[in-house]
Amino acid sequence: MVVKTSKERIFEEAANLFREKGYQASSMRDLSDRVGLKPSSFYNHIKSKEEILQKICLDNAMKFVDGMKAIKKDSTDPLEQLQAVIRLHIDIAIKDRSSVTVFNDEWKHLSEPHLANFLKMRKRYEKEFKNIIETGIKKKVFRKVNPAIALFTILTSLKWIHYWHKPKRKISVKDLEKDIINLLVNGVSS
Amino acid sequence: MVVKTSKERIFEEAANLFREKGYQASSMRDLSDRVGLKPSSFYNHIKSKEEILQKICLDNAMKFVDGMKAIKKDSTDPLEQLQAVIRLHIDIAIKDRSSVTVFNDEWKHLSEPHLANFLKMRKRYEKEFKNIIETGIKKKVFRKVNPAIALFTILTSLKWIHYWHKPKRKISVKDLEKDIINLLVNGVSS
DNA sequence: GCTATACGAATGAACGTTCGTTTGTAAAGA
DNA sequence: TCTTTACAAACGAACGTTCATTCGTATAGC
Repeated sequence: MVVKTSKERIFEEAANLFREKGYQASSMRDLSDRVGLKPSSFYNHIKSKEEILQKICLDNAMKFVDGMKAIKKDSTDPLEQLQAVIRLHIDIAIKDRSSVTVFNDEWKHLSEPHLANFLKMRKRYEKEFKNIIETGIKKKVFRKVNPAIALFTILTSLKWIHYWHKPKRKISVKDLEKDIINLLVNGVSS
Repeated sequence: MVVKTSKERIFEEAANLFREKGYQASSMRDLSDRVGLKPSSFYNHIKSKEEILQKICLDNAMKFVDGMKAIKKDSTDPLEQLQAVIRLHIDIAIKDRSSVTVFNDEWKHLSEPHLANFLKMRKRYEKEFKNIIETGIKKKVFRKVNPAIALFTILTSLKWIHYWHKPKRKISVKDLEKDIINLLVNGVSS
């Protein structure tokens, strides 16, 4: 697929635009300038502005859900699973930084029932993540930490990568993953 | 000051509204419903909608800058300083969750020159934070981690508290701080 | 004690602008 | 020929803000 369709370019440029200005502050006329189509032409390809947001949010939710499913299938060791989840977040953030930003920050502008669906998926994902931590504690692979606190601290700690990472940075993705895993698993203390 | 002035109520309700819906999606008419004033009446007390955002962002930036200054004055031990910074973030997040959310998420809607000022303050704060980590590594209090990665991981990991913490939660602020510090300093691994 | 003056606070109406979207039409592609 | 795509024009709705005016109250002059 060397040539992108208009529809593909609408979604791609919308993700970039939403990341830079936020969903509400991005107008269809702004988007028009980037795609090279007049605003009225969008509606030959999409149903509404919010459809763009819905697709971006749902696509990314699926990436995380599918990733989690694969991780639970690949391994039963909590430490391995935790490391794999951290890698999952970093990989997604680097592969498509615009989409993941929109997914992180703009989901609140979804209307019902899409908002409720999104939150349900997120809650389910968090529960599976927490389960990894709880199992690790039970198996004494992890220390006795509060699972909810560990869940949110780790989950949230991975939200800066899309904003920080640029191809020109010297560090490779593999090294970045290694450093962050090391930090979250072992802490900063020597 | 048992009775709040109209101006105080505007800023307070605006912070709540901006937190729930975001700055751009919050209209002066929305705010009007909460404050109990007609939109036109606002302009006897404030200059513009953005002035509200500016004050919230600047006030919170000051809280962090002042907090950091006090920490560097109180102690020279990197571990103590790191712990104090983590407590600072948690305390601010719990004391005024609406303002800190707006500070975290809505600063991008500031216009120039306020945006540039805000980013300059944030960068300076990050530099002072990073300095704590670097000093800790030099003094062998911390392991040899990448300072930039540690900075952003720790800084970002503290951004979920305002959203999660509610007074009805069983856990006290002191215990919450202890748990998070323990997690970030020592990691999850046993 | 009464009136006149001043002024902050609140308001309804309206402003110009921007928003997402629809419509009608014409060209291009199958 | 029939469908897809692009566009200019226009739509009603919502936006932040302004304006002239009114209201309520506190002070000053007599």
